[in-house]
Amino acid sequence: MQSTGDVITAGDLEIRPSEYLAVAGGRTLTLSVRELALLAALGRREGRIVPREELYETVWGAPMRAADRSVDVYVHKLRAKLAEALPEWQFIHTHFGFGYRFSPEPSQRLHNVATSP
Amino acid sequence: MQSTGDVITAGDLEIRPSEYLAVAGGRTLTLSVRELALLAALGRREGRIVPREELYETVWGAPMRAADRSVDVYVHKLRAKLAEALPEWQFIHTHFGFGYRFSPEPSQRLHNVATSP
DNA sequence: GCAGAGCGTTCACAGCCCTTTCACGACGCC
DNA sequence: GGCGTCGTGAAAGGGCTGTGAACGCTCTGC
Repeated sequence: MQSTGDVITAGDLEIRPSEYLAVAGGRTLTLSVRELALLAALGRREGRIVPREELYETVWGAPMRAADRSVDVYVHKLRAKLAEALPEWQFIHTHFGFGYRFSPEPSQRLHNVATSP
Repeated sequence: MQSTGDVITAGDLEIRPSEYLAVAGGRTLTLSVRELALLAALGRREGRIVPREELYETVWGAPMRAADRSVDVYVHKLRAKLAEALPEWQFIHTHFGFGYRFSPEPSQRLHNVATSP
């Protein structure tokens, strides 16, 4: 039996927390515990702007200490893995001073240039 | 007639538990009882991340004791034999902290330039 | 009965991954 | 321009996994 308790779908991305995996464009993503939990927490709040504190408490299960950058670091890791699997899409958006918002949107492909000095 | 109760196929690999053998790229693999049972257990769950506990209970028929490394050891043996028969493919993937996932994927060592930082 | 081979299990050590933290630069808003 | 916020790479520490080898057991052939 494959009781897919809950499946979060967003564009070509499919998150299955109960099976410890996420699939992007047919490929299984290799995510760690924290990465998957954070992705699921964001996915369940699609379209909403979520404060860091809320994300931290959901994923880490404890109140966030001031100046803790863990959420930022893991958002960065998720963005890297998602971009590698689905370069045409952008899933996690920053809202300055508030938090992050999960929502699949086409990438703004202005240049195909790797602007890495 | 096909007395092959069930045959599990994955890429160039064919597992026939009812005949106690597996064929990879036309060559018959020499597997022991445990190795074949574990390979079949993984093959039947292709694409899923399977916890060690589930694999152990399926193959050994008893609950896994803490710190038991048997599954890891047999995964290692299977990987060695599969790699010898089909070096271009990777079948068993590790998911850190969770377990293993069976899925035929090409050994990644091709172009795909990941330009150095 | 005895020796040898194969198999399953356990152990120890090496190596890798994940998590956390820090530092510095880039960016946004006033 | 100035300040606070965010992006990003690196490094340290701990935990998990990879791997080779040793030990017992069973089976087989002599």
